[in-house]
Amino acid sequence: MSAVVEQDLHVLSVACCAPLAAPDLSDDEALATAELFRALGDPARVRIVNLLATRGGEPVCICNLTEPLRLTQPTVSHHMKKLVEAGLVEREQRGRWAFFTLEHDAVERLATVADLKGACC
Amino acid sequence: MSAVVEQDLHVLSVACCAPLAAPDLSDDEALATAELFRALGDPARVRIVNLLATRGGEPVCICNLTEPLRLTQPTVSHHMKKLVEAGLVEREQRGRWAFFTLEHDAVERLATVADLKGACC
DNA sequence: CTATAGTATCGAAGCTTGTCGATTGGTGCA
DNA sequence: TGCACCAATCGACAAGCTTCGATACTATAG
Repeated sequence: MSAVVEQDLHVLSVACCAPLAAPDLSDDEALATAELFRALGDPARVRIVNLLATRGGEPVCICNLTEPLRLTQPTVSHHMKKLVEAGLVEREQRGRWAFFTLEHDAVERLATVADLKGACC
Repeated sequence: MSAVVEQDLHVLSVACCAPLAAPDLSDDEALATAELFRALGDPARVRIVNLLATRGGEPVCICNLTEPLRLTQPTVSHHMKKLVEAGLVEREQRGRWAFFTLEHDAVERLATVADLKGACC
C-alpha cells in the first residue's frame, strides 16, 4: 500500500513550450516543445483530438472511442494517458466512466508554439 | 473498366495536413497531420527550425549546425533529411555546401494544422 | 457483500527512431 | 590530375513506441 506518489517532474512542468521562433531557445524549452509535438505525432492521437474538438467540448468516454478508432480499449487508454501528460486533454471521473475533454489552454499553447511568423518571410 | 490507379506515393503528397479541428478527418489526413507533427517531435529538430527561423531566412549549412546542436555531422544530416521530407525545410546546393532555409509554406501549414479554435470552448 | 462493467496497468512482440563511427559521394582548388 | 573538404549513406546499437491479450483496480447496482 502506501503508494509512493510518483512525482511527475516532467520537463513540461519546468519549461513550458516556447514558440518555435523564440529568439533564444534553451535546451529545456526545445525538449518541452518537442514533447508537445510528439504527443500529436501519432495518427490515433490526431484522430482523438479531432473527435474531441468536433464535439464542441462535450466530454467523451473511452468506450465511445474504441469503435471509431478501431483500436482496443487498452490501446485507447494508453493514448489518452499520453495526451493528458502532454496537457492537451483533461480527464474527469464520472461514476465508472472516464470522460475526456480538450484542455482549454491547449488551443492557445498549440497556436503559440507553432507560431513561426516572427521570423522568416 | 479503367480502374483508378492508386499511386503508391507518400500519403503526404495525397492528403496534406488537414486542421486538427477539421469537421471530417479521414485516415489519410490524420496520418499526414501526424507526420508533420512528428517531424517536430525531436528536440534537435526543434532547435534546427528555431535556428533557421531566428536567422531571418538566411541560409545555414550543416557545418554551422553541428556545433550549436552538439551533434555529429551524420546526425545533423539525418535530421535535415527528415525536415526536408516533411516539407518544412528547403535544401539548396551551393558549391560543396548544402544550405537550408525554412520553406515559406511551413509557416502557414503549421498555423493551419495546429488550429483548434474552430471547436472547443 | 457480491456481481458487473468501465478503465488502468502489466508483459511481450515487432517496429521505428536517434545516435555514432566508418565509408562513400561530390565539388572546388592547386 | 590529385588533394582537401563538406555532406550523404551504411551498419550497428540502444532506446522508445504502438499494439495487443491478460489481469488488476474501482465504482455502481442488486
